[in-house]
Amino acid sequence: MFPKLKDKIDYFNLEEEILEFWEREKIFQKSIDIRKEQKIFSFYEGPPTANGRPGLHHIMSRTLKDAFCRYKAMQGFYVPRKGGWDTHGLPVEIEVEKQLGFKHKDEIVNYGIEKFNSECKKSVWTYKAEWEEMTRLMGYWVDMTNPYITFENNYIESVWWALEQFYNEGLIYKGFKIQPYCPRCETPLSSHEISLGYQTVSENSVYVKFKLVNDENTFILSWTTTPWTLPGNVGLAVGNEINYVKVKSENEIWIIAKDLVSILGDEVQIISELKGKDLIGKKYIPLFDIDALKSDASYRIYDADFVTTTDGTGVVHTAVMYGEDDYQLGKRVGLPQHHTVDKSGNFTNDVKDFEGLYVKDKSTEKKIISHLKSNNNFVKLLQYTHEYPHCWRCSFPLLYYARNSWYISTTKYSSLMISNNNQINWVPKEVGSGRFGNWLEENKDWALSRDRYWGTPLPIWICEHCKNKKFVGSISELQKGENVPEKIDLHKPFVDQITFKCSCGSTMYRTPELIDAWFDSGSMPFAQWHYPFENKEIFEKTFPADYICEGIDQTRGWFYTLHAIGSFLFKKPTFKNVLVNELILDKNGQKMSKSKGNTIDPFMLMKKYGADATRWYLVSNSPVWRPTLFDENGIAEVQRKLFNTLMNTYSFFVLYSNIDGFVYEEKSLPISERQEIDQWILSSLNSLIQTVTESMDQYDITKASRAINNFVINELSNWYVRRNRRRFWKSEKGKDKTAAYQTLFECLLTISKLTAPITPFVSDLLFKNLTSVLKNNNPPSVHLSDFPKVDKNLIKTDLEDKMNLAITICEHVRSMRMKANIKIRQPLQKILIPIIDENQKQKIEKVKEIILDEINVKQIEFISEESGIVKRKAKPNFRTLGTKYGKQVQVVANAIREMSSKKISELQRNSKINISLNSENYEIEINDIEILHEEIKGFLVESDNLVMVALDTTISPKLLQEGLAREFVNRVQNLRKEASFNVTDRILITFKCSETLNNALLSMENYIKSETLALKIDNNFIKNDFTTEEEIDGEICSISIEKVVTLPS
RNA sequence: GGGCCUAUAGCUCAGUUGGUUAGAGCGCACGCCUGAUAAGCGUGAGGUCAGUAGUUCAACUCUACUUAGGCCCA
Repeated sequence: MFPKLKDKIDYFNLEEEILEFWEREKIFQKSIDIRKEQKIFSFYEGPPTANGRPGLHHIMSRTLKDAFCRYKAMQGFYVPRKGGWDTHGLPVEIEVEKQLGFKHKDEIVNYGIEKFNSECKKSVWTYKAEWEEMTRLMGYWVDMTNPYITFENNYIESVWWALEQFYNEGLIYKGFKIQPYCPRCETPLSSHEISLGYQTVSENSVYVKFKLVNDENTFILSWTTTPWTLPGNVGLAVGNEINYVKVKSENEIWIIAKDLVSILGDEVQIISELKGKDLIGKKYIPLFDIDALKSDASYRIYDADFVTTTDGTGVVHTAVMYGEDDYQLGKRVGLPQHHTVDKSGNFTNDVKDFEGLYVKDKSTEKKIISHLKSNNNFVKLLQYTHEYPHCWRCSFPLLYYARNSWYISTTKYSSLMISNNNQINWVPKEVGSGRFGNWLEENKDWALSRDRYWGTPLPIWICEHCKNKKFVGSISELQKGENVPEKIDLHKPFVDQITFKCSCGSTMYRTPELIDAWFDSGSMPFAQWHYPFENKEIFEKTFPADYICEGIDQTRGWFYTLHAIGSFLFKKPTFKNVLVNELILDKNGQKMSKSKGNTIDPFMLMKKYGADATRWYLVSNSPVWRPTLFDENGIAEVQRKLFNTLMNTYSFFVLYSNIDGFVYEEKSLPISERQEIDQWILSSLNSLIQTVTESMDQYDITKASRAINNFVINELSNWYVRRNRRRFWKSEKGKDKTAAYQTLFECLLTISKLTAPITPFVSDLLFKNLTSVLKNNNPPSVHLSDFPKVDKNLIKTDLEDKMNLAITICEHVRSMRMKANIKIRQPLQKILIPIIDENQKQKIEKVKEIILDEINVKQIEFISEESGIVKRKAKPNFRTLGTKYGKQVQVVANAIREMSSKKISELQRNSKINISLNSENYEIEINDIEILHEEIKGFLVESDNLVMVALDTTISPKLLQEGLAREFVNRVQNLRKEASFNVTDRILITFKCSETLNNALLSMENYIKSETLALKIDNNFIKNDFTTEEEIDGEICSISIEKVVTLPS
């Protein structure tokens, strides 16, 4: 017996049971072990940080990771899946600082770095339990028992090894560069970190006027969006060839770019024009009196090619230490390089009256403006909205700030990265060529160092005396130092206690910086195996990855660091296929964020609908590389339509196979010996296998899932099962019934396997239930079975054509019944179909029974052109005519449209015909036209490109009686259902009604009896518990039924 | 300012190498079917396929530009 399903399935509980089964039977482990000897499919897990809560977008990328790993495993690959945790970096430190109530970095030092770092180490696991719970509930198979952890010594040692390779090639250098810098975290940010934190902000921009020294009462106008850089101003830049004007404003003369004069309003009056080069070298009076910035070069006008007239005034204010362009200009002309802002973002004591003020404070800004006003340097304020980089964790606005930093010179090998990138299969491909490709084209050196505490230390020791450097690339090398503690921990402050003797006799100390945590995660291909210190063979076997998958935000994060590190160390792409998934937006297309309060709790979804429905929805709703507009109703719909339909199809199968004792113990019947409709559904099933396999191979899971959805709902349930119900419950046991059972069983079992990668729970339930009665050795779980392979011999397009024709004909008839207001229960005598050719007739003959039964009509009458009641028409086939006749196509097409019925027949007979038009001769072949029927005289018709159907709507007294009988049967069946009788129970029927109906029912007695499993029907109505009063054809009819208790024979 | 993506029914999405009636689901109205179905089917309302120009015998489809939105970067 096949297990029955509950009437109402609680998917969350069901999934819980399956999870317990998987865990008890170690199915995940087995799914890997049984394929251990097979070819490897290498997958890299991008490590999440467990000090943030998992969200819906994690379900998305993890579903995709899981689905393709399961798919490849079922195809026979060995797919190990090692989990990992990203544990270093600022987010962790910030979280701990918050807990400890720290506002400033100094407090960490006072607290003690050792204590602080041990807090960090704990904090890393804050949401570990939630992550593990989510991973488990959603059915993501990844090995969490033995994950790689980026803070472990082994991991760090591998990272050091990697850094040493860069160092030995001379690719690590210390530079002085303008960097986006977070004054709160007191650290520069790498370019991929900046890309995580752009925000649109509206700020005050300031128009400032600088008084020229040698020109009477003349000012030059400049503009800045960062008023805090004004005290640091040491120069102005103009474009040599840009046109400027002098304008009169009250008593003063102002200089501004000609194109931008409109910002001053209509009041101003242009006095004269000049070129930028006329201004070069002029001196102006400083805005602030700052001794350290004074020099011969300071406070002059220079030319620069970065000056534009798109906004501002065409005059760029230059503060050497706070902008890339500024710095380059300053270096070129020898402006003083001196900070007016300290590392915490406060003004230094160089700026009198401003010392210690945080530069981005509104009050500081006000003070700057009032300083400008009182010195007559102020012109006006303008609200300016732009994208400005913010610290991706603490949200502080970044400052562009000149700093010392360690770099990796990635630009030295960017062409290698570009050529490696061309070997990667990006899905979708435009991310690889566009977003990622451009990034590589414009590659900048990687700012590697961080001035923080919790992270991988940069293992460079520098001599305090001769500045000689020593790179430590391993623990064993480290142990050669002095003050080496017994138990080594490769973190601050322990590594900082270790020193080395320099050849000059002095002591070498470690440079204090840490490295970017992105370097950690980008090192996972080898560091997860402690390569090259251990596991050489495992690493080599798993590198490069066949498949990785993350959100698009990782393009310049993990995707880049994997690629940059892998390309350099191993000269190969780090991954072969990468599936990029887009954001999940809310219903209204808004980004989900905590501040907007429109985030969705993934646990809530899984509890409400189950993980399977959520997974299916996410992958099928829209292509995963396009932003998904998330709508919870969509998940409910998946459950209601796809899952319920599939489960009901299974329940239907079980209901009857258990009655008949079908357990698939007999031999599988040859497909060719089964009914046409069985062959059709198996053909369709194999087409489905092909589509799913091809789509999955292209990482197009959306296409795959939609194809399955269509098959299950439309083809399997709505057509195959609906059309074949009678074969299951009406017919005697025998070959045909067995064919029906086998066919449906095969479909269901295949579906369980096709859906296994996407919906691992429901598919396993289906698989286990279906295989539970089989005698042969089936694996205990669908995930240990093999993915279906297409049998192309079973795909028969002519069969699919035939079925389409049948479906189309039925649609036409239903439509006509609707128009004529005749219910389907009312049998009708015939439909008429004018045939185009013998082939079409043959096709319809094959599916005739299906059609007649579906639309409740007794016969099909084929009519030929000779009958004289059909009018035919030819329709041009542009696909063939267009290529043949080009420009003449319209002329020929018109001629075809005007062809007479006789001409069409001639063409059919000879398969070609000549038409002459405008003294040109055209040959028309049979393929150049489609034959359509225009009307059938005296009948209601429906038609389309495939076929035309006419319906005979005459209802004879006999047909009417049959119709009434069917109505009656319907009422009895409803009553049976209400009474909860078993489908096999025999019954007795009594009724009372008008004479016409009475006569009809008695004349149809045998039919009614066989349809309702009644042993007896009579009109001596007896009221009982199962009585109903029904209206049939406008008359009242009382019906009672009664179960016949089977006596032991 | 640059790069990439998107624009098809009220909503969410399909639409093959260009081919002459642009589809589905949801929602709405009416009807039907049901001996598996909390489902399904039919009919109806709802489309200048964002706009303009071009290539072509033929453009939702190809090209260019424009507009709007999204993401990323300056």
